Amino acid sequence: MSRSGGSAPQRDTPVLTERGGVRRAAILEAALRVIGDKGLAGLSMRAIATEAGLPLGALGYYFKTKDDLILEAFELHTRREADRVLAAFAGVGSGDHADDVAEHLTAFIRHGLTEARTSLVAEYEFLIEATRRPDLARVSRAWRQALQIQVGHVASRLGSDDPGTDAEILLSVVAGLEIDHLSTPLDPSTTQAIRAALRRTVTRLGLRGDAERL
Amino acid sequence: MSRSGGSAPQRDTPVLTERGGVRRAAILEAALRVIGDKGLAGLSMRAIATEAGLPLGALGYYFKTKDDLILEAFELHTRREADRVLAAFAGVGSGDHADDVAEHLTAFIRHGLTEARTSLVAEYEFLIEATRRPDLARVSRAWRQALQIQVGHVASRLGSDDPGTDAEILLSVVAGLEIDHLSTPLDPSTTQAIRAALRRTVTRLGLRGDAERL
DNA sequence: CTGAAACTGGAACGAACGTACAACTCACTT
DNA sequence: AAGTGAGTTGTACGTTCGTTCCAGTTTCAG
Repeated sequence: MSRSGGSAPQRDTPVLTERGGVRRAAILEAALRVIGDKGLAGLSMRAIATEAGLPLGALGYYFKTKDDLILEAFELHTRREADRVLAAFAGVGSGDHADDVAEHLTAFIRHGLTEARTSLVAEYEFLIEATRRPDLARVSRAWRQALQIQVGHVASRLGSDDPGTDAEILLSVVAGLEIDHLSTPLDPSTTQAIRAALRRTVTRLGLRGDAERL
Repeated sequence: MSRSGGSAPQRDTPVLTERGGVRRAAILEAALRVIGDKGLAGLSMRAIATEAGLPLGALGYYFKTKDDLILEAFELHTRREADRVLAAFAGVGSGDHADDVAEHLTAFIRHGLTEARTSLVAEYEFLIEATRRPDLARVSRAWRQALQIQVGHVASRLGSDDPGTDAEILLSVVAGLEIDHLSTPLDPSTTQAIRAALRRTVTRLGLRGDAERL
């Protein structure tokens, strides 16, 4: 009734065509890349547009505000990352020894600190920003809760007598190792230190698939 | 020879009077506060000036650029925090049980998530930014190394047979717990979960002062 | 074919940004 | 009394920012 020209599809059903959906997705991907290597402080609508190879005006069409865009980018990231974590732990079988479990975790962190570094940096950018933005905090909480449940199941499968606490410990150790080694180039000795910490943690927690069940 | 007016004391000895030093320090404190509750993305010279109750021009006098100011603020923070960590662990005696050690760590995290929340958020802002800025990365690395050495000494005092690895684990767990609970208000059940994770970690690592020495 | 709706993209807006600057005050030496 | 230089501050510069706008094109159901 009111809107005349080609305004943005703000509320209700956006009704995107296929081409529209592709562009929208490209914008979110570009945003994640920019956040990963320039940070949220360096994130501008123009930088996103350039990264995506789109005119500035396109961003206003698909996203009402920059904050909306950031929220959706975070949601996209958590969806993707949840799948990745699930896949990583799917490889942890009940026949594994503690060292095998530690090796899986080491590989996971190694990947995050090298090939997926941009994505990992973006993740922590989001987590910090969630401190100030309730909408991001909701996403962050939901994600963290889902992670803990999943890891809890794995811990249980590995014979933990307190899966919830073990999940909390494992997630914290992994997050801490990531953070602490983000500003350092990942040399072999660092990888060894990470491996040692994970081995010791997993071993001392008694997480191995061949443990007798209760 | 060249400078005429009251330009900034950029290179060589700045020659600050007492009043000048006070103002400089006030600016750094204000910057830390702003970073803590608006983030580096929300940090502007004007915001710092307002927070410090000073005119905008004062900032240009004491700091050549915004990046210089950020670097100095980070250095100030690490100096302060190193002292705080040292003080926290000074309370861990060799007669303590594992639960006492865990309680010290719980109190440390609790303080960071409540009273010192602003400072903690600022800390992680710096750590993420250090990913992109070599000067911040140097400070971050030096700080992290000093922490690990200190915590290693404590672990050794508590009977660890691998103090380096135990220090890495402890620092990571603490960092991870902080990060994971930053976007959540700290309710009693959360505190309990943190305590449980720390108890289990410390106990399983066998960190207690009454252990026999080698 | 025709109209409506999705989509495009360049231009332009006011606001906020980092930084530079110059005139000023004040404490202190000579 | 004159001078020197640290300290002070309001102002203004050029740039970049998020957002809006609108004339235009494409797509597709009726």
